Amino acid sequence: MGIKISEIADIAGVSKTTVSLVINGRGEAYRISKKTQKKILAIVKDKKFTPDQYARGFRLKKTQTIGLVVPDLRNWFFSQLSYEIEALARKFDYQVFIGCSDDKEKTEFTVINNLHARRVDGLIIASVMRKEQITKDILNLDIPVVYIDRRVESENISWVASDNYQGAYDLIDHMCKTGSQKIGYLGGMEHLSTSKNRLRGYQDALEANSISYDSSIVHQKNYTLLSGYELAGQVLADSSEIVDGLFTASLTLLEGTLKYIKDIAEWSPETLRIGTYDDHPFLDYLSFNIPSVRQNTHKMAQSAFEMISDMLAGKKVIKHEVIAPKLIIRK
Amino acid sequence: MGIKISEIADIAGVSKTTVSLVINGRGEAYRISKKTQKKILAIVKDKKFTPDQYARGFRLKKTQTIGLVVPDLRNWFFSQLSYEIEALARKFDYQVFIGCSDDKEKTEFTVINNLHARRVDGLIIASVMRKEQITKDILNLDIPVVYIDRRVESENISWVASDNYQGAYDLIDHMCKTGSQKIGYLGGMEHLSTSKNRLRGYQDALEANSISYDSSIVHQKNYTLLSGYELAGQVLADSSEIVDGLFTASLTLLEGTLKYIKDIAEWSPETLRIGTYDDHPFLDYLSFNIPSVRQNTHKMAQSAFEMISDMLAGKKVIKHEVIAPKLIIRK
DNA sequence: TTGAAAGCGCTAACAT
DNA sequence: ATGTTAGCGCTTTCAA
Repeated sequence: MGIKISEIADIAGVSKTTVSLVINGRGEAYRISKKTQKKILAIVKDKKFTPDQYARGFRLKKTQTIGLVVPDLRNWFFSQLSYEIEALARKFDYQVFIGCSDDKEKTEFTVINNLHARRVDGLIIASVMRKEQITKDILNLDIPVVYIDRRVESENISWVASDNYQGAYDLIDHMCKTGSQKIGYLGGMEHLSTSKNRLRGYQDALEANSISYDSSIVHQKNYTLLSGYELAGQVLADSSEIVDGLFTASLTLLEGTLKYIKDIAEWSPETLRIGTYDDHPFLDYLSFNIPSVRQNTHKMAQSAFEMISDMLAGKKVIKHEVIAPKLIIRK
Repeated sequence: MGIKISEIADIAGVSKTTVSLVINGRGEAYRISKKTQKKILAIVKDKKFTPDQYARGFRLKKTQTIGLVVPDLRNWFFSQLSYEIEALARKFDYQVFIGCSDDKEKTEFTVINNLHARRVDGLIIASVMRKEQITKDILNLDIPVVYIDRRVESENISWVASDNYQGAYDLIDHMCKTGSQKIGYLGGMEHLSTSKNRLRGYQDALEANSISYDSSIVHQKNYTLLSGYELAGQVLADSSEIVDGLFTASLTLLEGTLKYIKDIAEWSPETLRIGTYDDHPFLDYLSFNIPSVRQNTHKMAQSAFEMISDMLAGKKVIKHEVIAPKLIIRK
C-alpha cells in the first residue's frame, strides 16, 4: 500500500487529525491556519497521497460501494442496464460490485450475502427470489435495497420496472390487428412479476381482439436461449399447424427460438410471425420483420439509482416506479 | 451490521481468539477442545454469524476482491467477457468491481485509482491507455494486473488477447477469395494493439491476394457505433464507387455502419459486402451474409483469471497468451 | 488448551 | 489552532 496519513503528518510536523481535517476540506471549519493547510496540501500532492478508502470505509461504516445483482450480464437488456447503473455510480463516486445469479435463487442469495459481508452501502437487484424469502432474508440486511426490472409487490420494497403489461398488450394487439390469429406464447419463470404481467398483457390483448385464450400454446420456463430453443420445439412440434405467430417474452427466448427454427423447422415468415419483448439493434436488419418492445433502460437505471441515492441519504421513502416501454414496429 | 465475533465469544464464554480460530477451521491445529469447538459452532449457526469480510480484509490486507475495467459493458464482446470473469471469480470466492472507461484514458485512470484505493487484490483491464503511462502509473500500484483483449507489449506485463492478426487475415483472405477486390477498412483507435494487428492482418491478406493497399479507404476512429456511422459515411461518400466490400473492426463499428447504410445509402449486398471482427448470434439471421471473426471469450476469461490467480498466489510469472479466434462463414 | 493485547489506516470526540 | 486517544471488527503473536 501507499503512503499513509501518519507519514504525511510526520513530514509536515503536525498531527494526523490536522492532516485528516485538511484533506477532507474541513480546514476552514476547524480554523487550521492557511500556512499549515498549504504545507499539508503541498506534501499530499508531492507524495501523491490518497487516503485509503478502505480504511476510511471501515471507520465511517460507509464504503461508497453498491452491489448490482443481475441474472446474466450476457443478456443484452441486463448489460445495458448494468452499463447505465455503473455510469451513474461512477458519476457520483460509487464503485459497483457486479454479481450474476444465473436466475438461481440460491446463487442470488449467496451473492447478496457476499456483497453484504463486504459492506456495500446498498443493493440494486434484478431478482429471481420469491417475495417471502426476500421479506425474510433480504430486508433485514439493514441496507437500502432497490429492486429493478422484476418488481416485488410490497409496501416495504422499493422497485422500478417497465410496464410489462402494457408492453406485451401493445405488441400482441398489434400482431392481432395485422393478421395473427393464433399466437403462441414462450415465456420465462412464471413466478416473476415480469412474466405475470407480460402474460396478462397477452391475454387481455387477445380478448380485446376477440381471440380466445388457449393455454396449450402457452409455454414458460427460463429466460434463456436454451429454454427458447426447447419451448419453440414444444410449440412447433405440437401445434405448428395451429399457430400462425409466436411471442417470445425476452430476447434470449427469441434467440433460442430462431436457433430452433434454423436448426430444425422450416422457416416461413408468411406462416409464422414472431414478436418479442426486448429489443436489439440487429432486429432492424433481419431477413424478416420482428416487432419488439423496447424497454427504457436509461430511465430505469436513472430511477433506480435515484431511489437508492435517496435511501443512502437517509430518506426512507419506499417508492415504486413504472417506466413505459415502446413498441417498435418494423417496415 | 450484524453480530460480531466478540459477541459470539461472550455467549460462548470464551475469547475472541478461540472463536476466530474455530471458525477459520484451525481449531484442530490449535488443539481447541472438541467440546469448545462444538459449542462455538452451534452458536455461530444459531446466530447466523458470518465474519465481517470487510474488517477481515482490513486486517489481512486481502479483500478477496478484483477490479475489472472494460471500455463499455454494452459492447457484446465485453459483456460476454465480463460475464465469464465474474462467473470464475464467483466460483473462487472473489467479488468483482466493474468499471467502464468509455475508452477514455483519463476515465480509465480514475477508475483504476478508485479501485486501488478500495484495495482490490488485483486488476483485469481491457485498457485504452498507452504503454508509457501504464508503465509509469499502473505497474507501481503494487498489485497484480492482467491486461486482456488489448495487449501491452512489455516483458513486465501479463496479458491475454485473441490473435487479432490471424483473425483479420483469415476474414479478409476469405473475402478476397470469394470475390471482393476493394475492401474498405473501418477501425478503432490506432494506438491499440488490437487495431494494429487487425490492420496488419488486413494488409497482409490483401498482399497475399495481390491486391494493393490503399490507405485512402482505411479509416480509424473509435470502437463505437457513432464512429462506425461516421466512418462508413466517409468511405461510402468518398469512395462508394471504388469499394466493393467493407471490413468493420468491431461489432460496434458494424452496427454504426449498418445504421448509416440504412439511414442514408442504398444498400445492396451484391455491390457491397461486409465482413466484421467480432460476432453475434443475430448475424445468423440477417438479410445478408456477414462473415465474422468470433473471439473465444470463454478461453480469454479463463486464461486471464488463471494468470491473476497465480499472481495472487504469489507466483510472479509474467505470461502472455494468444487465443485463436474463429472465422465464421455464413451460407 | 485458551486468552490478552496489539494493530491494520482512518476519523472524531475531547483536550489543550 | 492543533494534538491525544479511542475505536471500527478482525487476526495473530505471545503468554499462561
